[in-house]
Amino acid sequence: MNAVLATLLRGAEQVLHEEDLDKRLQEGRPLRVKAGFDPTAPDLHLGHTVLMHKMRQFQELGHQVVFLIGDFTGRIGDPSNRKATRPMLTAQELRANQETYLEQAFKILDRERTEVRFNSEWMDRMTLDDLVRLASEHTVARMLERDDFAKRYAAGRPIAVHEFLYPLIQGYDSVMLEADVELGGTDQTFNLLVGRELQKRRGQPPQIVMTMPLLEGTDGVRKMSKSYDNAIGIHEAPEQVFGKLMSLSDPMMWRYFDLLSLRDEQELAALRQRTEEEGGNPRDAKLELASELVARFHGDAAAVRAQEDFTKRFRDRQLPDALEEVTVRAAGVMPLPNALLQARLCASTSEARRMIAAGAVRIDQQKVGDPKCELPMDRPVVLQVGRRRIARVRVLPK
RNA sequence: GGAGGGGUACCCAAGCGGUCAACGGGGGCAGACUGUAAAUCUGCUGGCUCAGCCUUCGUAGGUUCGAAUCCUACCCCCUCCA
Repeated sequence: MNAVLATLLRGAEQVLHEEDLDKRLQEGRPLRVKAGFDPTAPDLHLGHTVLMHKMRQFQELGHQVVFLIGDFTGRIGDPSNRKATRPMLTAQELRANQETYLEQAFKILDRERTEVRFNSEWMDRMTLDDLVRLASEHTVARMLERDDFAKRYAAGRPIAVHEFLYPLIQGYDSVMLEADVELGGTDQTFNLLVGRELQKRRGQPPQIVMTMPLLEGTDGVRKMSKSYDNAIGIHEAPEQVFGKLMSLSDPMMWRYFDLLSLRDEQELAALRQRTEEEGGNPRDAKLELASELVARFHGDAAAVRAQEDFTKRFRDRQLPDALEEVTVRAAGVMPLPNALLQARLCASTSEARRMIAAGAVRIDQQKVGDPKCELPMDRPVVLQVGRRRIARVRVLPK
């Protein structure tokens, strides 16, 4: 297999059909690579970016990416993987989401080589006649083959008729965009295949379907999701993102490399070999992963700073350069638990006391074991709770 | 409409008059070990002016020296039958 194809296939769950992709790559023209996004989740995390990273790889290789905003389909709501009918979003909600969505997407995608389209462009002009014709091109039985529909139907749960339209419209988008390739999550397989059907019917070469897996979160088990509290948000502070990536387990690190790194296949294979077969420290590979991603979301300078901060703080166990400075107020004396609460290093004085008892609290790097300890009033001190929570605290009279 | 089961801390789940701020597990936090790894081990996991006090077991009342536990009413969820 050639190196270009290997890089493009990396991490993909399924490609229909690989030979076809190879053949089209040989044609030497820029392929039109489509991926649709329903602007329903404006706060993106790394899991959402898996598709975008794959798109970026196509761009790096000179292909044309079509970023389709499903402003029309978003109003319907994708029934994929749903146990029940989704609520429809309002046009205003969708528009607001679009803005933030694109802004975040362009941290990964090359703006110059991205064609942003909206499916309302053609869907809003569609007549009922067109729609009926489109609907006639697919059968109910085929629709019901789909796993989530089948389950809902068998369980006697409602499937609204408009939900059948969703795959058809998504497929129609591919026709309108003359897509060579469509990317989607594994749950999109059915919808992507409908695109192939419709293209064939209208005399276009059917698109290559490439599905990408769901990225596991920082716990390494469940899919990344805000509600599982295992997500790495692309808006999070550079040090946060860096730290979370460093705490991934070694096997997960490779998974992240596969799905999120823009390095080509050879480079990645070499890195892996250095680490796994030539005694390299996995930590160093992980540092590269963290740097690459932080640089992507926050710029090179931030990545360098985050790495320095990390190394200093956790490898060398030193205080970071930039400490958040907090002022607390006290009448008379300042008991340590209250200071920790006011500085927001602990959620309550009770928690603070527990932390002190557990030996997690330090004043100016000196461990403190007495909950009755008081803070000096005459000078700022550095308070730490565990390794992560640090602040420089100044006490002022009330 | 009929019959039954249930609502307990972040989640699951025990408890069914005092020894209950509430067993156990998960998750989380901290300590040890480290590469902030992961895994493992240990501790903690309502609040406060902390050897004491205050608030919490669906909601509101009641019985009792004492209630998550008993009684009454109400709200909500689930299962079966029609």
